[in-house]
Amino acid sequence: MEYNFKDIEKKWQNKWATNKTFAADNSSSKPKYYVLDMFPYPSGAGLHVGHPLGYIASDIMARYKRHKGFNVLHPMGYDSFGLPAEQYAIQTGQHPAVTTEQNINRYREQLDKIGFSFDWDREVRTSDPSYYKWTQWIFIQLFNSWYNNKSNKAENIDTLIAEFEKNGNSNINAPCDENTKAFTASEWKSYSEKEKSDTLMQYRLTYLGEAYVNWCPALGTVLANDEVKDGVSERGGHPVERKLMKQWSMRITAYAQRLLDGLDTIDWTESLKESQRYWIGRSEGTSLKFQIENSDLHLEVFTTRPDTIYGVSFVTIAPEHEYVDSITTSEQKAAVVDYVTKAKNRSERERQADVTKVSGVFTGAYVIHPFTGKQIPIWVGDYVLAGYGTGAVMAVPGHDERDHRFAKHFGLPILQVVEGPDVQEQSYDAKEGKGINSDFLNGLDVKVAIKKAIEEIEKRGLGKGKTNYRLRDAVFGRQRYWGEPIPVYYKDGIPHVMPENELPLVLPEVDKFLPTEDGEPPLARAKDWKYKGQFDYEHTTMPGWAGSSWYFLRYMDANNNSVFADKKLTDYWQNVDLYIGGSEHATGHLLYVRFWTKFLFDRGFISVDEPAKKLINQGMIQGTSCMVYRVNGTNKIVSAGLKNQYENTAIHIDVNIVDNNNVDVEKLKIWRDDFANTEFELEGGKLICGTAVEKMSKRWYNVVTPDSICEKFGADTLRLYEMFLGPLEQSKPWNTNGITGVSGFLKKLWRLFYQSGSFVVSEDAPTKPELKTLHKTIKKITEDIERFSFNTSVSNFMICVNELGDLKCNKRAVIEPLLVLISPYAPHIAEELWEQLGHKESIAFAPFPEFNEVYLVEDNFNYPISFNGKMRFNLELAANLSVQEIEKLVMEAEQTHKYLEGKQPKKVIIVPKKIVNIVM
RNA sequence: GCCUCUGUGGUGGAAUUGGUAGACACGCAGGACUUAAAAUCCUGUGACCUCAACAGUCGUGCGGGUUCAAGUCCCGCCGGAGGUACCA
Repeated sequence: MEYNFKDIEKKWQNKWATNKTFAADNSSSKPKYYVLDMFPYPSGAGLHVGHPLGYIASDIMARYKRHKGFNVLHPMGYDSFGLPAEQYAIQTGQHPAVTTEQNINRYREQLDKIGFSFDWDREVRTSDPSYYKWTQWIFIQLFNSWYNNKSNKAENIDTLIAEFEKNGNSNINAPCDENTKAFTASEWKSYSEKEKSDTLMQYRLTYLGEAYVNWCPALGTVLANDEVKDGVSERGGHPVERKLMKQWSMRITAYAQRLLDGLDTIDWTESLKESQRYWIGRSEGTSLKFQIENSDLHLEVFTTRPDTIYGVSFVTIAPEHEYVDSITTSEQKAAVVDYVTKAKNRSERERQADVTKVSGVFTGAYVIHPFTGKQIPIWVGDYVLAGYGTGAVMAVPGHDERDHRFAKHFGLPILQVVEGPDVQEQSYDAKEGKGINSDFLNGLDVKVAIKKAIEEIEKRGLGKGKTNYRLRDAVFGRQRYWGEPIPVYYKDGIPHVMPENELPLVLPEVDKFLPTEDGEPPLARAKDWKYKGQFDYEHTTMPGWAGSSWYFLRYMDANNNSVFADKKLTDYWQNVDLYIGGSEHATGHLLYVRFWTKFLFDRGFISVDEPAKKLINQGMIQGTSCMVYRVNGTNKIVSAGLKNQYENTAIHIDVNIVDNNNVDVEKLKIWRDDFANTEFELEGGKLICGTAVEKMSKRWYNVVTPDSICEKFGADTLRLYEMFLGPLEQSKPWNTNGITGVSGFLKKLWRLFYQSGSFVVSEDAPTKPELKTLHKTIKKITEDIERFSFNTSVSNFMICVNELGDLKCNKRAVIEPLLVLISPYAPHIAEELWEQLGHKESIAFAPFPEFNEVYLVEDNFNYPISFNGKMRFNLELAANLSVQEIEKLVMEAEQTHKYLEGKQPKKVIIVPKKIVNIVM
């Protein structure tokens, strides 16, 4: 029987499924290991070769850890709520549940073919009512919680109500809306139900609040900050506006500091941590009040550079600032109204596109400088953002680039208050130098001056030292159909969450997936909503990231109907040991899942406060697009080598009809009708195409599916080849140039002891060279896996099999450990050969082989020990020596080494005692 | 602009703490088997000098530095990828 991957792979995939080989044990004496992949959104396009990259890596780890004696949890599921299915439903009328189901089946089929060791009994689907029941349940817990800054954790809202009844809100130190009013216990008691609800709403961790949101008219929904890129929606690229709306939001800002601190406790890539740090955007500074001239009002600003207070020559407020109307003088009224209208109509995209273009208008009003008493003009400018800090800045053109641009443009004075280069032409922003022209701050270094300034500001009651975060609360409502219904109803205009025992609130049927005529979301069309006719109900649904913010917990107890996951099981499985997924989720999913985990931890539902100990971002696999060249104005296509002779247009063609840049012309004619009558100009009888590296996408016809590779070379080859392509974390274009090497390797492995028609295995004891090859390989593979260097392990397998082939080694004592080593990478062939060697049990749980310590084998050394800063041993020579003799040689080597005359060696390596016992 | 990563043969990429650079694979060239092809196997393959071998010289983006020794560490440039931005 020659190596027939098709039969073998089918056989073992069936066996694994029937025997539930990879079902994780919920109570085991073995140590646990949890390997998780980011679950996919089941799109209509199916998997391409880029998707399995991370899954293969995690599967190798899962299988490796099983060999190492761990109880491994390695689940998979689907993030099955989302926009594309709904857009498709709008176009075709097909229910999203139906297309989602179809897509999931297709994904499952593709995943099964690759031979992953998932525990499918634990599959989750975020769109399944038995799953989103608990997503809704967590929403309710968040609603019923507030963040206590004194205990520094989330607590039940009852503790807040108790405090209100006792002391009002005077002692409460919680993140809440800026304009929360102070009240006493008796005032609280006198509040109406509505007033109480409104007040509590300002503290709840999920709340209904008015906020500027990213409104996308084309999608008819709001989007979170991380769903907007460059002023357009991430999905679909539609323009986004800012709009003030009443929305359900998550008070993630309460966790800003803990999300920041937690980063130091987890093993994630530095770049990803940096992204999150930047997104959270902590900045320390001070608030500062300016008295408005001839008015009772104070204008409050936030600054990180209070040391430059004497350099303030104007103050700028955002066009949306609440004071704009009230402070503008009648002479300036027309100009200001005109400017503010224009600024508001400017889309976010325009506003972000040309940041260097300066615009603004003088309000006619002034503030009084708190230290000099001078008159300072107030301007309106759209470079000041309404949503950050106080929406007003003190402008120091000498030491802030943006203020400088503004001052230059409008001819406002530029003052220098920090020693350094002249600031008339260019601002000096560095936080270095000594204060000048600054009264009590003169001569002080910037860092000292900042502290001194804050002290003085606080002493005079002008403001307070303050930490600001860039992070905003996350808008949680979406005006869409295909998402988790928010379990809220309204009684007399007061929002109530549903009782927990009535969950899930099932997504109701609608007649159309479009908004209603009066602009209400699709859920307003619900025919059979739970409380229809009894109460008003919430029409928005949860965003895409809701279901994925806690799914790692559900896998621990996926079929539990009475709780989101049994506490005993979450205590056992703790959190994810290894999480693999794309870096595009850095500021979305990976921030939200940390937030929910910390919340559930605070409320005592779980006992860990980070979802994943270690996280690896697999690189993207780009596509290699192919194109042919049509001569302009004709129906003629020319080969790539001839295209420069003509004016031509490149046309993308399907990569699957191209082999090694040779286009199959017959297939091309069939592929697109309009090529049927095309004239082709070939070179050397071939039509050569051009190539380009682009994102793998239907649009460029460069999608390669794992199925086609499995069909042609087998799943084991696909797995090995994807690893062989390069380091896991690096992005790289897909090409099949080297795949024959990997495929050839598996054939060689097969032939190692399948010779001339039968399996022949020798029971003889291995020779020294055979053992040397084996142990070297065990050592290298172990180290490769431990440091996630899967590409080099493939090379090391090849070296090993080549060497054993040269030695004509077919000895059981060598082949068995080798099969265990290879089994995580190429499980099907390993299982088959394992069975051929007479084993009845799956190889999956065979112990991983241990290696004898091999300390640098150097074949071409003719001295037992050499010293070149490090020790090098010729083991064959050294093995015959006693420890004493070796130590003597080491001393000699150190003393006689030519580089060490008169110097101490930098490093002394202790000779391992084990060395004399080495076999080889 | 800022942050993170990265730069090694014709190509993908090895080189774990500084210690024989280019493992392994692809490609290419030559050979064996074959009527032929496929498959398989063998040999060679960084550059320069040389008929060739031996030997030698140069070589990890560029310029410096530390070190007995630098792809690896330090300083300064240049290029590429990704992320991010009027955040005061």
